[in-house]
Amino acid sequence: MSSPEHLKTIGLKATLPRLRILELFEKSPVRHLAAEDVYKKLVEEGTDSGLATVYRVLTQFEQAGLLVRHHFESGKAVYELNQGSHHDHLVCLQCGHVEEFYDAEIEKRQEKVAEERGFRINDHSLHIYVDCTKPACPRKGNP
Amino acid sequence: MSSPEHLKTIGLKATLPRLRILELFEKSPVRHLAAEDVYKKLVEEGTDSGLATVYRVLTQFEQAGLLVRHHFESGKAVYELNQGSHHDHLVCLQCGHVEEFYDAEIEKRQEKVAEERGFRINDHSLHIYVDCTKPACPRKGNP
DNA sequence: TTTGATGCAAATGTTTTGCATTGCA
DNA sequence: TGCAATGCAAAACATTTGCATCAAA
Repeated sequence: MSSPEHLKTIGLKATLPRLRILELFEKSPVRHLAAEDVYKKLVEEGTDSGLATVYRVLTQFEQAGLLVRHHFESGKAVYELNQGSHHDHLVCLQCGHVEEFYDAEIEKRQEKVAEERGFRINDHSLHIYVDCTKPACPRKGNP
Repeated sequence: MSSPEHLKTIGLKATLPRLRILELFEKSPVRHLAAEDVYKKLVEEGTDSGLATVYRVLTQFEQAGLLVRHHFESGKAVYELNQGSHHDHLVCLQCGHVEEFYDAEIEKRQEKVAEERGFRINDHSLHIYVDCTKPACPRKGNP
């Protein structure tokens, strides 16, 4: 929920930009949004926020664990709502469509690789980049 | 080999900056270098090249398949010599040290994940981020 | 009221590009 | 010589920061 209380529990004032941004992630059919995307949507809906605020809020939300940040090949950071369950990403190189997946075996093997080398995993990112120039692409023709 | 012939076979003139950059990757004990790193090394060794040229050459080498580009969490792109064998990366969040690994099972499962969803893999990146605040870190105390 | 949050503009860091000059082939 | 490659400076992006103003508590 994007209630003011929720923000307060993580030590942040329930300001308009913060509420709107959280709401936006909760309602958007596209789970993965870049700062620019968020900014544009705020402008569209008339919430007059600055891009700097969007960046600051996204960073705070990530630190608070509300959002998760990813870096795909595009170069820009994208955020998605943190819904607890870890997953990796499959990204369309043509249209940017993102699908999530989880494979227990892959997770297990990563643990093993790190352990064998004497490291403890802090985090990981696995991105499978695919082509969507085929009928099955879920967002064919959509830039 | 970093011979002029090698460059010509990929359709590039054997210019000084190109030869030096290729040589640099072949001789460097640190396999993963960012554009800035390459530029600094060139300046150090007296080869007076511009940063723009370094970026152009790195891009060309990547397109020619001589180098492979990666984006770790640092935000900047790093390149490494393409020695044919695919591998993934384990990156120290503290010191930036990079280790390479290959796990056939992980590769296999990725294929499976993509196939199940009707995609053909174009590429993938798997980065395991670890902490090196422990005696076993191979580059402990090295920023 | 008081402190934290915002908006704007300027700064930063990385990468790209325009254009005149240089240098392989 | 001729066209590709270079160097420099400026532009283009994504992101961060300084600071005066504003608003939630």
